Amino acid sequence: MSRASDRAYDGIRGMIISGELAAGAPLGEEALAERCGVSRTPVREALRRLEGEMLVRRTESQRSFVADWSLDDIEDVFELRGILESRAARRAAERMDRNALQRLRASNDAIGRAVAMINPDIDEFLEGNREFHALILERADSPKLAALLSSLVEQPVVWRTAHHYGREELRRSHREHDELLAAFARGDGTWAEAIMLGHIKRAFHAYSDAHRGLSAIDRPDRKAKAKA
Amino acid sequence: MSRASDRAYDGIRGMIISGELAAGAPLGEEALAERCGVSRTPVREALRRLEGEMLVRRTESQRSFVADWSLDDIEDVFELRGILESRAARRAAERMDRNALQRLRASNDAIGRAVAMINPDIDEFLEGNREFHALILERADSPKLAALLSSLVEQPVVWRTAHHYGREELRRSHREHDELLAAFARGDGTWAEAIMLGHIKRAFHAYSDAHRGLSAIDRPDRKAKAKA
DNA sequence: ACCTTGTGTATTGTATACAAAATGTCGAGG
DNA sequence: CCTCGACATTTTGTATACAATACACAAGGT
Repeated sequence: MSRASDRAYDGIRGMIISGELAAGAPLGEEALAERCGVSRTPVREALRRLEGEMLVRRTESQRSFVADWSLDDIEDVFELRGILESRAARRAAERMDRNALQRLRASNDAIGRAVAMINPDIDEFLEGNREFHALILERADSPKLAALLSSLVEQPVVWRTAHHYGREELRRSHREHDELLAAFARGDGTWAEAIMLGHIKRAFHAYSDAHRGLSAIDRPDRKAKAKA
Repeated sequence: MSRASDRAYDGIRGMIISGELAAGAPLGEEALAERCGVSRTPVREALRRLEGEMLVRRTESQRSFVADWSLDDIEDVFELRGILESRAARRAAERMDRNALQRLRASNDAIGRAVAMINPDIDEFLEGNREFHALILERADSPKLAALLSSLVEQPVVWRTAHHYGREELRRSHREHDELLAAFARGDGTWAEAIMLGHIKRAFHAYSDAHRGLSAIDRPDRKAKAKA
């Protein structure tokens, strides 16, 4: 969309993802308009978009609030992402070509560099990760699947998950991408699907462990994990 | 939403589904506003909603058109519906209770009455069908899943599919719902999932057969099928 | 003949004013 | 002290005017 509408969307979205607007906080149109420096009209459009992406919840009386996610909600979304991204990986594997494979490798190499350091560059990891998954989705060549997934990824949850990753987990994610690349190189859709499912599952448990304390059976070894 | 916004939404949606606005037709805001008897503001909101539901496509320069679906697109959507509705059926089976089961039975009984006649009542069938699937989705108790599916069901395609159903196919659909009810009654999620997948697959092939001529291997027996 | 470029027209984007609706407040009655 | 209801305030919904942008078509250059 055009200037003002985008400004409102990016602005509000940023405030939500960064936590500047806490979960459950009321979103008055007038106030947001002022904070974003636009009128209410583009703010209203932005709110509808964000509602579609489930970042904003609306009451039956049409008032908007920052969506608050229970752990069950989050698990639900991760499961759906697992299903849909697995399907994307399978289709991508079946449609892979030399050029796309090369771009995927380049993307994962960038991730590798970001996580190889003593202090991994989380933002660079996130950017590489986003690009890697976007490339897969592009290769999957299913506009409807892409539309569904776009309302699921990039939640604040995803952002925060990575920040709870330790260096070991970041590197594991990088290695799982390598596995995916192997499956893609062989055009093995079933393999790619299986790896992607595990990849998403691991991401959920990393998040889940970091929030409520540990998982059901207690967690296996973990190395150093700084708190911040 | 409120009066005018709903009127615009319902109006435009109806025009698209009924075919009054053909696929690919341009959707000027001014013209739609006049036809719906409201101003451009609620029309714009309706168009954004319909875009989210993939009934309307927007060019990069923000002009709106009635979405035109290739057969590949339609297959894609049916596959996604298969995946997601299967999951809904499994979750619903795992969470079924006496009351919900009873409402599902009542709903399918209504479908049974609609298709038992010599000239089946398609509209009643559609309404019952919609309710049946909605009840399952409600029982699945996954708001995110419901949100995803809401952008997939009720396409013009779905509507037209039923109108291509012959009496035999309508009754088959009714029987498949009965199978689902059996799986629900036993709380057997895997069973319910399998039946639902087949149910959606059959719906796709019914549509597909009716449009391009028949399927790959040629189609098995078909009884009387009136053209209109 | 084709591509560029400029201008007029149609369409969409934004701001603002006003209408409708909801929420909160305060007081009367129980 | 609580409940209910009228009123004041806040918030959202709609219409409209105007600004910005895209499109179509024609004129000119290559």
